[in-house]
Amino acid sequence: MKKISEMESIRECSSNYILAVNDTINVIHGKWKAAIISSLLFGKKRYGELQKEIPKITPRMLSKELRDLEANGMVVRTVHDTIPVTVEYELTQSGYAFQHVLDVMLEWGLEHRKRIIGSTK
Amino acid sequence: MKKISEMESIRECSSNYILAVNDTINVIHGKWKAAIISSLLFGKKRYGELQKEIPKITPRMLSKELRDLEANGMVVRTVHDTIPVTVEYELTQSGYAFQHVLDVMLEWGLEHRKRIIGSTK
DNA sequence: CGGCATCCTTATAGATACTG
DNA sequence: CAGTATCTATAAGGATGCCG
Repeated sequence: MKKISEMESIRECSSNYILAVNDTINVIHGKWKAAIISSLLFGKKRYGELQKEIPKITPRMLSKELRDLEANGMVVRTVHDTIPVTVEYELTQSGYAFQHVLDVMLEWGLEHRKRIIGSTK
Repeated sequence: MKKISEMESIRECSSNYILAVNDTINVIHGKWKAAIISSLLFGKKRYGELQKEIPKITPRMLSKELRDLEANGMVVRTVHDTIPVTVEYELTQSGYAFQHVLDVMLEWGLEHRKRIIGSTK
């Protein structure tokens, strides 16, 4: 388990720890990116499919967020020159690996909610 | 392992999955919260200590973020009526449990950075 | 010591209409 | 189909000064 010792040594220098964690946070900052990534975890999708599957997202936000995710190496965009053109978005290896982060977030969120509810009743 | 099946059943209804993940994201949104939580993982701290340990945070942002974290059940604020007053901030159980989330974020961030560097050289 | 009040700038996001 | 363009509203964040 090399990763653990690597993490520990980084935590000793806590400013680097924060920088690395913020890298991850910045990749999914904003209101829509987690939803986009989650949708793409089920497989590659076209722009219009994403728009249908993500309630209330505007085309402006969808294309902006997709550009961000592409720039950060989370998704790849493929244009097929059919008529009319079709565009497919697919997660990169990092994008698929991000599922583990989302799962841990989900698990913590559920536990947290249980504790909050338990403490207020 | 009850948690896994619980997670799977939630992922089947993907909008709930997103809502729960966004709960977690909202708890640490912004520029400073991860740094504050990380600092408090080493033990309870006073306001002034946090300000010293978190480079460049202004008092306005520190107190705002601490209030947010307190409202979200992440930290508890304790006022000791010494003269002058001293105030201590400590993580709740959820706050300490959040270390696991941060560690997974760190691990993913390091792997992602390796892949990005590897793909550009 | 541990903040708050005020003012200001920038970032983020929504609505709507339009296009190659 | 897969987006842009434009405009507007709100939120986030910084600078500075003051207070119990």
